[in-house]
Amino acid sequence: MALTERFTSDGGFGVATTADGDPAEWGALRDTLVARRQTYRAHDVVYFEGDSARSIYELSTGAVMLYKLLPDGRRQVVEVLGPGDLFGLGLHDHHDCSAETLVPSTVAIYNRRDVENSSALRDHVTRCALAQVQAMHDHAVLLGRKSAYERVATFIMRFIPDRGEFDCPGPSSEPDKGAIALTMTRQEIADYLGLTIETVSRVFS
Amino acid sequence: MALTERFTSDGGFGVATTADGDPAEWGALRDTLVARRQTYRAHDVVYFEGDSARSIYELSTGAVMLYKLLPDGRRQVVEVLGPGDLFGLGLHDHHDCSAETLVPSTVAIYNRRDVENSSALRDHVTRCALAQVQAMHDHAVLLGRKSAYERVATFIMRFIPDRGEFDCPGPSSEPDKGAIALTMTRQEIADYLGLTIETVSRVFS
DNA sequence: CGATCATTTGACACCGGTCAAGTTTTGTGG
DNA sequence: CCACAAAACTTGACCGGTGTCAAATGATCG
Repeated sequence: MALTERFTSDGGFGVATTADGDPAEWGALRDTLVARRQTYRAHDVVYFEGDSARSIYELSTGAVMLYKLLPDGRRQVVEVLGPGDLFGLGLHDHHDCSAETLVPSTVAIYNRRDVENSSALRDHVTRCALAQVQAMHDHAVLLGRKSAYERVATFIMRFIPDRGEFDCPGPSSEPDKGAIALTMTRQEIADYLGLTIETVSRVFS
Repeated sequence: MALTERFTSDGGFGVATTADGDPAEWGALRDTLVARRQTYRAHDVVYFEGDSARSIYELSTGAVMLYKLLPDGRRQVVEVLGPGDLFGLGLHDHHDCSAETLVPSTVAIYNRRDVENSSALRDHVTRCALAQVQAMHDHAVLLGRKSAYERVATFIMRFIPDRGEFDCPGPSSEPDKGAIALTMTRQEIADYLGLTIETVSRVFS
């Protein structure tokens, strides 16, 4: 298949614009590679940690969280994803964390084998992984060095952007993200911020 | 803090030829793409957060940590890298965190332009980014949900492996990683684990 | 209207941060 | 090799922010 080199056409992954921004040919290309599409209700599990990872997933609409569990039941939400994000990536043959929808969502599913053979898809994986690494860096700062008050403040700024003076880094004016914050339960917020449900509730007051 | 040479230019302009390579030719291919190599002393800064990101770096020998600073001076070490790891990746044109050596290290430096044109290097970037995402997931669990005692225990298990069960029959088979743990200062360990220097010192007792 | 679940609020305890010595190690110059 | 200074580390006392436990209130849906 004659695939256009995406890195040369859009200036490489050093461009200053935001992480997404698929080229025009991406839509048509994607349709030929999608193995299937799936819809989920809110709080449905897409896969569990430890499941064999034969596919990768692209969130079309909705919101998904990735989380890990400790043996005693403690949970840490490690990522909150929005439309366009990929998940189910990884180098191993099993998923390293569980994936669960926050709201009703639609997901496109690719076979890993197809991804490996499509340079366009591989580049998409790379872009998404690099974006996720940087998001995780910020989250590590939040979890390791911020107070409960600061964590909640950061959370609000991240998922309810366009709140006036303070510039909100990242893709702005994305109405979906605001909805995520409202549909995340206190427990999910607490597990994302490394706090307890009671502390989150108190800080909101 | 040690004085450090800052990079002012990235050497030669990118060559457009794209040699497609499988891992077997990686060594030879890499040599043609390395813009230059650099050696650092312990605790030298490779780059600062916010520096323009024209190159990516491959750690050849030694150990490097990536960290972010809050305006008031709080620091969070977000990754600890060993030989073979890439750093300085990212979608933006500036580094999202600072990079500093833990021990004397040697680094291979590539031009971003060259990386974009080499599918072998791009695959390497992808693999490294995916590995880092999974490592960050584990670290998020540590920072968000583990006690001080558990954090230190996890840290020891990670950097001083081969301590089967609880009997410690002498030095392990991998002196490099053990050396990292021993050469990280208490401050660096604390900033990696999201603790204070005093807590780390106490838990070791 | 009642059952179940999510959220809020309160009282209390404790882990880990802060502040402050004191001790050991490292580095440097004579 | 020693002397001294600076940095790193340890240890102690105290306190505050969060977690824990418990109960009340509110929301959702048969």
